[in-house]
Amino acid sequence: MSSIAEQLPIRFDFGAVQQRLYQMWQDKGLFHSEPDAAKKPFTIVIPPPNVTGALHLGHALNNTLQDVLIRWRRMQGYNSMWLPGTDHAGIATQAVVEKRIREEEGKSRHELGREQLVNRIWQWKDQYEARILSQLKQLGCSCDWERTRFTLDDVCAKAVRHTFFDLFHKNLVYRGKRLVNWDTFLQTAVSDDEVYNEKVAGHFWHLKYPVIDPQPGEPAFVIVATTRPETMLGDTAVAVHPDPAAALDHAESSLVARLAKAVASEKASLEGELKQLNERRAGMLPQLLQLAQMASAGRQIRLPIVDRAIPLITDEWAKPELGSGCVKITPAHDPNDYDVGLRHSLPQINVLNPDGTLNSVAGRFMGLTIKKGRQQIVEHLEESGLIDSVEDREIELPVSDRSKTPIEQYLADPWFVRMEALAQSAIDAVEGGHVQIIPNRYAHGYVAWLSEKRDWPVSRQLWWGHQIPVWSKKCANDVELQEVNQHVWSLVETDAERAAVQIESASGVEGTVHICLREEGDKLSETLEKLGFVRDQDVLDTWFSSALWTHSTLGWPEHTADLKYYYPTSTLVTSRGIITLWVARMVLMGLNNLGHVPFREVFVHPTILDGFGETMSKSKGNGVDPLDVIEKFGADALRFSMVHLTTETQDVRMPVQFECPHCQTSIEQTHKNRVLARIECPACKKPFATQWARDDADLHLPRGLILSERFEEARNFVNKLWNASRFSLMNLEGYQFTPIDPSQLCLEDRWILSRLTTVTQLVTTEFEHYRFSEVARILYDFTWGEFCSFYLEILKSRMTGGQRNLAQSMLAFTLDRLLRLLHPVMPFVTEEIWQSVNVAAAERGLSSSDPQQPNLIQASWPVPDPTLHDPQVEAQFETFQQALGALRDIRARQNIAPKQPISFCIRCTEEIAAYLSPLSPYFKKMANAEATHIGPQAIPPRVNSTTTLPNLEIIVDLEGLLDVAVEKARLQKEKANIENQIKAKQQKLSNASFVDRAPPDVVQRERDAAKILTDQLESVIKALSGLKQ
RNA sequence: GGGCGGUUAGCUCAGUUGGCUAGAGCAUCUCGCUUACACCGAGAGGGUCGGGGGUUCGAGUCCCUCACCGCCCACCA
Repeated sequence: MSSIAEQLPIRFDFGAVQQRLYQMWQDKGLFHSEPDAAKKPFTIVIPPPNVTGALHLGHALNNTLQDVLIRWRRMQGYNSMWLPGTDHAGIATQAVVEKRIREEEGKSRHELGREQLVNRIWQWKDQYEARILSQLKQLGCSCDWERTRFTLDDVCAKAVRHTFFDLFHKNLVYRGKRLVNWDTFLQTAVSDDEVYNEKVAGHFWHLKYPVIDPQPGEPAFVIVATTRPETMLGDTAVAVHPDPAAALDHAESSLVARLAKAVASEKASLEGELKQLNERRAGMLPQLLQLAQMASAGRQIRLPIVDRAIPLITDEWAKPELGSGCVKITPAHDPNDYDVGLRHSLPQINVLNPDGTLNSVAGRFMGLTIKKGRQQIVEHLEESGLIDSVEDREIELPVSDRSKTPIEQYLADPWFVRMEALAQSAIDAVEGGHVQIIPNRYAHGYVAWLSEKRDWPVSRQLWWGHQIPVWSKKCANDVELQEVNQHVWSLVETDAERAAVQIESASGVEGTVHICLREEGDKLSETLEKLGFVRDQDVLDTWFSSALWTHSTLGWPEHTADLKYYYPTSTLVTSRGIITLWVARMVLMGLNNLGHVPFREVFVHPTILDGFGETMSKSKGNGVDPLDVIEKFGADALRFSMVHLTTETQDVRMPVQFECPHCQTSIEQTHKNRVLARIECPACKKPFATQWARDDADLHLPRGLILSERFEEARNFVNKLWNASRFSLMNLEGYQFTPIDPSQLCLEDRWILSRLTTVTQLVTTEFEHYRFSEVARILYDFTWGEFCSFYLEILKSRMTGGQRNLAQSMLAFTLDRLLRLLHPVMPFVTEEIWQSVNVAAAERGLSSSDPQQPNLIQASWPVPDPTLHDPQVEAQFETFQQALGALRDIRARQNIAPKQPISFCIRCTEEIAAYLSPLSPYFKKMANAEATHIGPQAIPPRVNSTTTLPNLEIIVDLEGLLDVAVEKARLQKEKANIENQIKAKQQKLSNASFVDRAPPDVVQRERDAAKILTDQLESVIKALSGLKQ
């Protein structure tokens, strides 16, 4: 036994190995890349994780795939460069830190001040960035750490400034009005996807607005319905449909259409709706027609409380089938009303302060919270007799995901990026094939989203982020505007690259001058501030800096050597959730800034769902911490699982269990327990902590790890490889490299070489097409099912005597190639084994010795050698496998103890016998069965069991061993099976149209199969009758 | 409401362009501590491929339709 092998533990000790090898790779600088004209680059930029917290299983998947590609291409000889980094994640990060400061110190961000808060967030960032990067390292990611970037660092900041300046200069960025989702608690706008709806019990108030000077016959009041009565303070019109009769007809016909194809369960409610609609038409239509007429006549309404005259207008937004048929228009607090307001040039009256209290518009209600204000306004209206009716109603309340407080619609004037041309360029890039999205179906969503070409609001009312580099000054009149404009031009004229000017003028008389400065720290800002210019307080949307990630990280706008060499990057690996938000914007920004797409291929991987089919998320608490998995199963196992589950589907389920750290009981996850910080084990009744443990009491409990069949399967595979290698090393004692003489090779050698060639070819192709699960499957099956189960088993018999040297050479060579193929997926275990193989068999190869390579990470990716591919050999070996299977089957069925030797003969052609005979020792070794004769003249022993394979009969001597009943049952089952198949075949072949129309080779195949089956049946029948004697 | 994906063994998933008896892992059952591995080895049982219709000599695979699950987008005074 070799001394190396003796030292190896029986189970792969991943904990120790991972750290040591990662350090070794890093110390030797093997992850680092420099531009090298002699090599082709292969570049990936990481989708930068948010610095809000820790990585979850989705990140583990995303980053595993990237590392697999990076390592594979590195081995292929590419200059692989994986650029790591993190994202400042504007609102998410600021919200987390603000919340902590509030909880721990009771201070709001306003008490702390902008500078202080930003400092505190930087501290947080440093801590979490370190944690995230460490997680990536534990996963084995071979990132070029020297190039680590952060979306808010100086390099990225410069790119952001230059890009914004450029867009500003080209008039692709402008300031506009827009309703934003306003979080009154955090006092910031939040994006749509940070808002969720909650169903709450509310009311639907029908308010009476008096008509000013009603004509005879006209109603004294117009009734409007609302769930938000306090917003009436900001009403600037009441709308009615211009043609209510037609609108009602239309509503009816669409209801009728739905009813026609409705299933029974829906019918009743649709019929109810239809009935209601018709009642409404009868009751309200005359009134609505009248109101529409009054609106055209320019009739006005007196808005109660604020006592303001507002117009009655016609607009199709007012649906006669809803509410009272009339709708109050509040442009400053409702997106639809905002659009109506634009169509009718209505004023926009904001009624709220940023903290959500009513502002001065509310008069005596000023300063009240929305809730209180609503209450008092309703009371007041009631007293004035202006409430027609109140209904109870379930309403959808928008809630901020960050603060869990209700969202208000709030009028702001953010900066927008004009998307028309930029979006088109990104559409063209994908439609023209310059960027390929894989799987291709995701290209549809990408194009559809961009096709809307909606301008991109980029202002965020936050402190954490890239502050917008625009200084503005309001000018009260034309003269001042001209003056300021002249002055600024005189300052800027000398250098148009330094500053750009936009004039925003609504009336042509008054307006605002905006100046954008390109460079951070430009002294011009001081001059401007002295002139009364004020810098915009907002920061840019996080996606603005993320959109530049592929080139800002490489040093753009400087013309760096990195940029020239690595841009465009090769592949982007991402999840489908951010194809529009991120991928699309990277494409258009790359095109805008560099005139070239940022990457050639985008691989979109599946989303990992929990055992209930729900997406994993922090708020649900169903996420899995990859470090738990690494601790329990090892990084290689986690990686293999991730690769194995990456199919082309869009989701994949990962049911997990907790493992009790006290008694190792596996505890199913439920909706309830998965969010708990501590769980009591149902078996041993002792408590343990989960990843959600936060307070000290919980954190001091032992941690319950995460279990999953998928991880166990992968860990077992890693261990299988480990032990196969241990076995190999044990048998490499005294190994001396000698070139392998092909004429000396046995069938099994040529078989494994052929299989190895096939597998190398397949794996390479599957990698090229991002079919990760196929890669995992092929490697798993080959390693376990062929290399271990057959080749190693056979070699056991060849390790003594004259064959030892050849067997060792073959073993060293095969293992070498296998390790290379597995390395991208399982880097630690393969590198660890490689290092040992280098000691035991430094020189190895086939006809000549391979170049020696101390580290597997640097070794070359195998290239399939077509001369080793031999389908005939593969078929011959398969015959051996089938024969062996038949022997084992009989042993198992007849319940013959493994130690009990049996003997058998095979009846077959001379040709088959010629290649099967040399394999006799392996029947002995692998089935404890002695072949007494192989060939046409085999004579069945008196008591036997026969198995008929397509081209041979295995006849086992069962003298004194045969259980007749069992054997009879087996044969009868076999007979029935074959008869069924024959029946199916005959049916097919007697079908004239099959014989006529199916391709001749298919027909011939059926005929051949039928012939073989008939022979088999005959043989089974013979065996059965023999049994009866 | 629009778009996309899924529904195959008890569970989690494969199944390339339609063509031998639909596969794997786990779980279950039987046997085995055979000197690489019990995180192992040998074997077995288990599926009318979500329902219905169609195209075809032939459908898990293509088309239509329905149902359920999930995701994205839009909208709901």
